[in-house]
Amino acid sequence: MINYEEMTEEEYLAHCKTIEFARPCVTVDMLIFSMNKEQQLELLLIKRGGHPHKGKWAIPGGFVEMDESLEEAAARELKEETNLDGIYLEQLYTFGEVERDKRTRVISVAYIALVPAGNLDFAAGDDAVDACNFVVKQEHGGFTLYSQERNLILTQEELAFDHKDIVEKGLERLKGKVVYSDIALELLRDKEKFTIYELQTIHEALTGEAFDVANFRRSFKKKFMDTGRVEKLEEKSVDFSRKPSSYYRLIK
Amino acid sequence: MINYEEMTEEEYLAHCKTIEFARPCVTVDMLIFSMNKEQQLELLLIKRGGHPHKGKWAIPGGFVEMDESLEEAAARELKEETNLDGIYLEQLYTFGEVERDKRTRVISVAYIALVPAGNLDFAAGDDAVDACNFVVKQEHGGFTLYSQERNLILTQEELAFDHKDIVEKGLERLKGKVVYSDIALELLRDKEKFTIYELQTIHEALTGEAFDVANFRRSFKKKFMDTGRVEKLEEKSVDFSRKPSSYYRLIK
DNA sequence: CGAATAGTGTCTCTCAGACATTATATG
DNA sequence: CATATAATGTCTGAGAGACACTATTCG
Repeated sequence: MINYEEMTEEEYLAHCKTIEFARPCVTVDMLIFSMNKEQQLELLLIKRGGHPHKGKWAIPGGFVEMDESLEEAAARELKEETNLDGIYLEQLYTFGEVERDKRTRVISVAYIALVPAGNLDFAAGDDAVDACNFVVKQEHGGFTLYSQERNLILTQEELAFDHKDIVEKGLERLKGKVVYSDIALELLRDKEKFTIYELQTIHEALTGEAFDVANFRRSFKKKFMDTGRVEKLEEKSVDFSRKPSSYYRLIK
Repeated sequence: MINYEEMTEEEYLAHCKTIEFARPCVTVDMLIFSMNKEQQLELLLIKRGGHPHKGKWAIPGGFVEMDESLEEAAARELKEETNLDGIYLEQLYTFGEVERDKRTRVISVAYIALVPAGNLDFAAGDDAVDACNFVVKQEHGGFTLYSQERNLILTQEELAFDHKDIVEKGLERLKGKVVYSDIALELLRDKEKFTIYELQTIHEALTGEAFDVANFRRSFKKKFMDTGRVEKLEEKSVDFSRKPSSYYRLIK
């Protein structure tokens, strides 16, 4: 019998390497959100080319390599899928039901990525059979996804694996966090030059509710202007046939 | 070359079983919180009997088995450690830095358990070399742990592995969630018979701040009485030399 | 000027914080 | 009665929601 108590640390570490346990797979699954030109929230889905759930739409993801952290794996997957770096990433939740993947035991760490509007070019991704941004429509206790260009409507039940649960949890997180954090800023086209109304539309897209313009501006000024975190620019928008709006810039 | 595209699902699943990938270990680590008799927040730690970090204090945890979900693994670990069932459990965060465990790649899903006051008897646990409840003292951007009975003070840096980060994240979660959720109720000795002030002390222990009694009672009544979720009992406390306090009962 | 969007003023109601006060038990 | 804790009352200021109003551009 092996006596662990009397081993030195070196002996113990060497011993560990000789033992093999049954281990689950660990993956990262990515909720890649962005705003489209109509100021709607969109989610990137890929169409599965292989089994299981072949032909179904799913959120992109992949295995965590042995030499990368979870955060690094998420960043790598995002890069592979969208060719983007330096994007806001946030760990969401870890999904580990035994039967969530029929092939083998797969534990998936879900991440949220918030891509600034206009930066998403997922055609750059290499391994996706087919990929498409879907507009997220939030409704009473659920959501629907649809793509205008493909004339496609997906109910939440049609997603592969337990991805319905992941999307649901992600939307819940965004909804809750938008009020007390700065995540809405991450979805702006340009943090150095945006209008208050642009930010408002992001808040509205995330919460699924409409806000009063006056009240939104008031809270914006209290939160960002009074604290010196945002400054007003000289430049104004050059829209035709209406009053131009002021641009603001996030400092730091 | 194998053509995944033309396989049936059955063929593919069979094929999968023949492949072996390098896989990380997955564990659950448990933050087991409770309130002591002095109405202080406590955290259960075990003293490591084996390498690595032999002799250091750590939060309890263990491997996720192939046939149990993460939630089930957390419940099992809690049971092994404290012999308790039916305790409030909440997934906290997943820690996956490459070098967090020197032995091999270990990805740890951290859970929070909130044990009702007076129920904790960790001597019942079997696999712990040594276990002890430590009072959690929260301070400006950190915490300290101490055990009166053992005359032991632990700084956050003295914990094994990255458990300092886990505890930190757990305290943050409790602090944030206590204001808008009902988690404080989980730490009550008895949800069917408690005083408002007992609940207040839990809020104070979790946030590390003192509250005005009048204001706390007001918000308690608004949150629980006005909504019919808590009712006042006839029975009153039997303290001597002072006005007895009313008991309340959580409904459902 | 009208049309369209940007942006402000103001009223009300709710609620949190601070703190003074009353209530009810024991000895 | 004094003492100790339970429980309530009240004043204030900050802030959210509703909504009416003004400002600035183009044609």
